This record gives sequence, structure tokens and C-alpha cells, in this order.
Amino acid sequence: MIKRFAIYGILVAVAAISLQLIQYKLLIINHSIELYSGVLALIFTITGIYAGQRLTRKKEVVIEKLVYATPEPIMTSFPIEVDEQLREKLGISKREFEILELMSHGHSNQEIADKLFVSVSTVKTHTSNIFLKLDVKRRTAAVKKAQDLNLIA
Amino acid sequence: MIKRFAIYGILVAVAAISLQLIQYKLLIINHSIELYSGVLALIFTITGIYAGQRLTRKKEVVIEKLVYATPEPIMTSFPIEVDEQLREKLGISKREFEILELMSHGHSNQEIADKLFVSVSTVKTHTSNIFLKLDVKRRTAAVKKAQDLNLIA
DNA sequence: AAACCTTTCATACCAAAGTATGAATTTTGG
DNA sequence: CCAAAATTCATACTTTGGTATGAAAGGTTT
Repeated sequence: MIKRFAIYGILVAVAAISLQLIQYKLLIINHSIELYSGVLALIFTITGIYAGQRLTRKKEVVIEKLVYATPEPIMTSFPIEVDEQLREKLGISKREFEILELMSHGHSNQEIADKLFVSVSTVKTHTSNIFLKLDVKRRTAAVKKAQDLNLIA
Repeated sequence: MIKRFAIYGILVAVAAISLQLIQYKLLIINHSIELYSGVLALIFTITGIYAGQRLTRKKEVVIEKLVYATPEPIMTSFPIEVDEQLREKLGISKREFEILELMSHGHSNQEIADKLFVSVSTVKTHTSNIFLKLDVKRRTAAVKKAQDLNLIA
């Protein structure tokens, strides 16, 4: 890598000297400093691009694969009372609330049924009642509304 | 990408014009064409390196690394860019992200289709791809995971 | 030009979600 | 104790969601 820097530096120097050697000729011929600037800019832009590619090539890129570990429900001091009041105001029972939480974790009715040791029928009944009480038509909307109401986290 | 070329082109033009405006002053003061050449070379070399890095794809050696995402994310001054980076890291396209957001608002596939003026088939295709990329099986789980990853609000 | 990605759409089929209805327990509050 | 609410479950049915597959159009990259 250091060798490359050295080589590149020498090349730049050579190029610069060469250009400066021919610059007077150009100036004498037609005073075209604009042309000279353009040529200089072009050459060094290209050189720069080349250098940039040289220096950044074959760079190892570590792509991190994100894996989310489902966190345990966060236990704060007293959010329970707030939730409780709102829950009761909405007429949602404790069991329904439990199901609502599991629903918000992305579980299917079958998974909820398994976790609570009840049948899928039971879960469906509860979810339907939850939808009525939250005035929504789908579980996704129920979760959104419950979150917006701060009923769930 | 085309936009980047345009912006780069404009910048080069501006730089060139600026340099040409000051060139006469420099020449009058001390005839230091050498200095002028050096500055020009340096500026355009740097510009070239920058352009080269911008415009070339790194040939990358992909090393997958498992990282457990922390619930509390990286807070920077521009959370939009974080979202963008994460979105691209997950390989989720802009359109898919759009649909993911609408999904998180509790909308059905039909409603999303209506909002985006596309067919339900299209929405289904997108959602399926989203589920693959988020490694989930249901929309509720997709929303939960996207929230946990701070991909969406 | 060829390869590739994104977006779009369709069709068909299977799985899950949601509705409606009715009913049997258990719990709870007056 | 008794009525009301809560929890449980089933069956049948409709709707929505999700998978698989193939395909076409437009833009980008090589």
C-alpha cells in the first residue's frame, strides 16, 4: 500500500513537471491558459478517479445481519394503573387485554391459543369482542389504536 | 445517479470558473503559474478521488455478521437517514417501505391498493417480499419487528 | 446489447382471520 | 343466593391474507 502511494506520488510529480515544461510553449503559442487549465483539470480528475479506485478497491465490507431478540415485557414502576383505568373505560376484560397484548406481539390466533391453553374458537371470540370495543375491523388496526391510546406499549 | 452526475458536473464547472477568475490575479501578482498548476492539480485530484469513490461500486467481500438489535436505537441528528440505511440494509425497496408503513397504520391490502392506486395483487406481492426480508410470516409480526428495529415509528 | 432490479399485475390455491349464533361453565358483585 | 358478567367452546360461513408462479414494462448497470 505504501509502495502504491510512492508510485502514485512519483507519477503525479512527473505529470506535473511535464505539464509545467509544456506550459510555456502553450503560453507562447497562443496564451491559451484556459485550455491549459482545462487539460490540467481533466488529467488530474481522471488521475484522481483512478487513484480513488486503486485505494478503495477490494475493501472488505461487513454486512451486519440484524436479528431482533424479542425483549421481555418492560416492567416500569406504575403503568399498570393507567392501563387498568383505560382498559376498564373501554370495557375490555382482563382476558381480552391479555390477548390484545399477544396480538400486538405479532402472534397468530393459533399461537395465542397455544400460549393461553385455550381453543382457537375462544381466541376468535375474544378478538372479535376486542374489535367491537376498539371500533376496528382488523387486528392490525386494533394494535395501532391500542398503541395510539397508550393502552399497550 | 444521473442527478449525482449533474451535481458533480455543476460543481466542476463552478470550480473551473472560479479558478479561471482568480488566475489572472495570481499571474499579475507574481506570475506563479507553477503555484496555480499545483493548486489546480491538487483540487482536481481530490475531486477526482471523491468522484471515483462516489461513482464506483466497491467490489465487496460480504461477511455476514449476526447482530442483536438493541431496542433503543442509534439516535443521530438525521433519523431519516438511519431509516434509509436500515431499509437498504434489509433490502427493502422504497415502495415496499411505503406499503409497510400503511400496513402499520392498520390498513388492509385493499385499502393500501386504493391509496397507492395499484391492484391488490401488487400489494400482495410487496407484502410477501416484505415478510421474506423481515423474516416473518404475518403482517402483525412484520409491523412489530419493523417497530422494534426502529424502521418505522 | 444483455443482465438486472423494481414495480406492476394476474391467476389459482391454501391458510388464517373474522362474523354470527348459540351454548355451557365459572366468577363476581349486590 | 342470584343475576350479570366473563370465559370457554363449537359449528358454519365469509372475507382477508399469504404463497407460488409467471410475466411484462421501465430504468439502471455492466
